[in-house]
Amino acid sequence: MNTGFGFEIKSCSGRARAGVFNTPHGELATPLFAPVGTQATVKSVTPAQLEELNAGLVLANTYHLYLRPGDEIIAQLGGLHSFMHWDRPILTDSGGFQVFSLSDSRKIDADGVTFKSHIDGSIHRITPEKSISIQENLGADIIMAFDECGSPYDQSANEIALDRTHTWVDRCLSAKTRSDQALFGIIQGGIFPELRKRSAEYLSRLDLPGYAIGGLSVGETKPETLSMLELVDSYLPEDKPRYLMGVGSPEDLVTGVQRGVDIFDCVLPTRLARHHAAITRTGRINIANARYASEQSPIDDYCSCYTCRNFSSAYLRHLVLAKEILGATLLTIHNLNTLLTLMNEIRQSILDGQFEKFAANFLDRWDKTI
RNA sequence: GUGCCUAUGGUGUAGCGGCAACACAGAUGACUGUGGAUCAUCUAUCACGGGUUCGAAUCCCGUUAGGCACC
Repeated sequence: MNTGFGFEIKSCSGRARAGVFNTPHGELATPLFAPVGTQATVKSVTPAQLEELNAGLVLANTYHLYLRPGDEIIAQLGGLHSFMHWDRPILTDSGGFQVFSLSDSRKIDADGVTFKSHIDGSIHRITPEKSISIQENLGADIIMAFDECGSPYDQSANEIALDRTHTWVDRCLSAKTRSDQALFGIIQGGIFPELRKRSAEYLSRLDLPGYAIGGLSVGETKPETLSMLELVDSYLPEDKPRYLMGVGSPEDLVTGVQRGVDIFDCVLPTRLARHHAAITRTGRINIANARYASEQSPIDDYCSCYTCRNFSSAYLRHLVLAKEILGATLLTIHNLNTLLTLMNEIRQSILDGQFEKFAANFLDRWDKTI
């Protein structure tokens, strides 16, 4: 059923892996970072610019696209790849997380979730079957199981959410009809080791083409995040990709890969770009700061991106203060380039057997304030 | 020249005897399965000089600078 989604590990270094994941829209070299394109667009950049950045996988959202313009319209127009003119792989999130984080009111029961649209207040219902139906209309290469993400420190709520998430992944599998889409399950369990273990073991038995780790970086401490990652990775099958959802500062990529993560996505680089912050290899800078008013050098002298090759910090600051949209575009290009090239170097260092050295060197220079 | 009005942060305005408020601008920070959204913190010895009062941005006098009217 999942032929065409093979995962081949080329090289390991400790728990870090460098591999290749096959999809109907091409191979993905892992570990990888996926830019987020919630509404069928990575905000402020064109697909051509994403290709120039060598982005492999792009993430889009079931919740948003179902509400607007509607998954059936996208299906009529030939699916998401054609609609947004992106020929490389796409992953759609299931809508579970967004219902909890964006909708002002929602009611959850064993069967699904009823919620109010954040756009016009209209009432909608998403069940595991509905989520799969929407995601089949959208037509992404990787689709996600409908899950419930609990608050990280609430044990009893996490137990209930976990049972629902497990029942729902079974229902997602039964509802799934397309063989050209890989369904990933999502591990939940907050910061509770026994729940995380139970979730990882339950999903592993389903022999899915990939496994996501959800409910992290949602308020818990960094040490808690890392210890959950270590625990979960020890229960997951080695030969399937692991996807850490919603996580992606440069430091997170390095520490995540160290703990066996193959795929990351995160709004951080694109959101920060719209909020005046540039991500560099050593930390983060706010380009709106007065100190850059007449700074002739680029954001990062050693960066090879289009923005840094051609524009001064002073110009970027001017664009940002004048609220010109080009400012968001240029900062987005820079921030994505920082993460994507970092990931390429991580991968290469794994292939070269130098990853631990690379990671130690990176973390040594990293400014913890990001 | 005479008379009358006005003067409060960078800008525009409130306050009219009792801890100087609001909007925008500015500064600094936050943002991790996306709101180009938003939030937090900071930024004024009330034109100047005197006086009245326990207490003055507020009342009185003078100076300076604008505005209006008349000659």
